[in-house]
Amino acid sequence: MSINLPRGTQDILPGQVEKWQAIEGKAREICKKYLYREIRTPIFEHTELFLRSVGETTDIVQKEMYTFTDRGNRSLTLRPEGTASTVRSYVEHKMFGDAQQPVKLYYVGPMFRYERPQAGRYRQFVQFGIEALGSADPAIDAEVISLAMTLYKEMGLNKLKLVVNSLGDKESRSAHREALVNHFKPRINEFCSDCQNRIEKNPLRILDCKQDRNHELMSSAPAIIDYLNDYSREYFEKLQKYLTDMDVSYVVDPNLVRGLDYYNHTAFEIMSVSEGFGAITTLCGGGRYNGLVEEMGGPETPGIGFALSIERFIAALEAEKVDMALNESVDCYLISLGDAAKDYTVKLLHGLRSHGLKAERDYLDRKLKAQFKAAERLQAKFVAVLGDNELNNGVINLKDQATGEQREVQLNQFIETLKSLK
RNA sequence: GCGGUCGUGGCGAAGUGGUUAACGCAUCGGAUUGUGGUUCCGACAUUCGGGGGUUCGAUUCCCCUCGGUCGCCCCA
Repeated sequence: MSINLPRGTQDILPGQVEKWQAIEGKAREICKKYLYREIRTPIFEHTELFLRSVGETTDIVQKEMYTFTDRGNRSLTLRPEGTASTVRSYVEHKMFGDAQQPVKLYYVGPMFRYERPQAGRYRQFVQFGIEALGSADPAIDAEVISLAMTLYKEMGLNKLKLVVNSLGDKESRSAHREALVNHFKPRINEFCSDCQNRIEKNPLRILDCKQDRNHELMSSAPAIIDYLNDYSREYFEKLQKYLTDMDVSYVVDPNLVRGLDYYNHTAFEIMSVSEGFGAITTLCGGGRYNGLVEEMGGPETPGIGFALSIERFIAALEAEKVDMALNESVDCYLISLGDAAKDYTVKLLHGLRSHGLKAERDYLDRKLKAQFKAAERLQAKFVAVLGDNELNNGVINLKDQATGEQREVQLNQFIETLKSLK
């Protein structure tokens, strides 16, 4: 039995990889404009890093980490997300002391989570993410959100929904949580088993439950907005004003929760509302994580960022049938007849390529007819036929594939002629 | 971790308890000597994910296993 790829992973083959390159290229281009600079961190880290930043009680830590012990008996983990590593690096290299503040970073790379694969979910997936560290101005929250929206829009996506919420600071958050528990706990046995689990882990999620949505306790449940202190409320209002000023449309969803422990204040999610998209519609998730830098041993530093998956990005592009116009056509295909001519195409082909032309020839010793078929398959604009006769006369037959017109060109003028026609 | 569904040549896809496993696409060769995209002819799975069982006999029936896919939890 042959070996196949591990569950939840995928090979990205030619034909598909161009889409990845287009998205990553656009992401880099936009980051350049917004002055975010790339950071590359290791693909694995000490397990402790994720335990402390992501949170011990989260699903990621409890059941999704790829953890292993190395030969030095260290516990290491393939990174399940990018923020922890970025913040670790920020602290380790004392970027809080950099001249340029805030520190604005981006990353692109594979992340790993041990989950059952399904549409839009993989065990190895690629995230593009940004982090802005050192500013607690809601304007930077707005910038981070708008960068993600700009990337999607510039790639051609339109059916998007931006959802924002404020989780408040640590105090408002835990006060709200307590209120939720008090609200639901006495009658939690009337709820589904998932909700009975949620009451302990993340009571906010009960509000999102599909099964219990009509329960009478739902509408009377305490809302986070009523638990925000003045600072948190004003911060959230300012963010909304800035989004409006930038013509970024959004909806406030008081039930929006982020899965990781480190989030506070701004939380947001960008979803695809394209019909026929899979069950998982979240394309991008992000939020503010004031306090995380301190947690990692740095000075008190505010931060905000997002992460988006390239896999889901491509799925959204495909759902909206965005034509990515991947041009693969070839300038010239060299066809040869006879051994001497075939030998000569080695030199000729090299010459074409040295002059910047996209060119190809046959390597399978195929018949004339098959060589023409190959040329067509490659969408060659021109086909040049070189037989031993032409070679002896110092000429070559140049055929325009679109018109079918054919002409004889002096061999020593061939490349120049082709360049002028191209 | 739980559930639905599927697993036949490079791809798509029929099929049946029994001597040669349809068909389409793609590929390769040919239809008078060196010109493609149309047409015609020919070639192309000792084999039906893997293992075990039932049977005179299984690709087709049963069990296990692996994998794809979709959904739940949760998330990007």
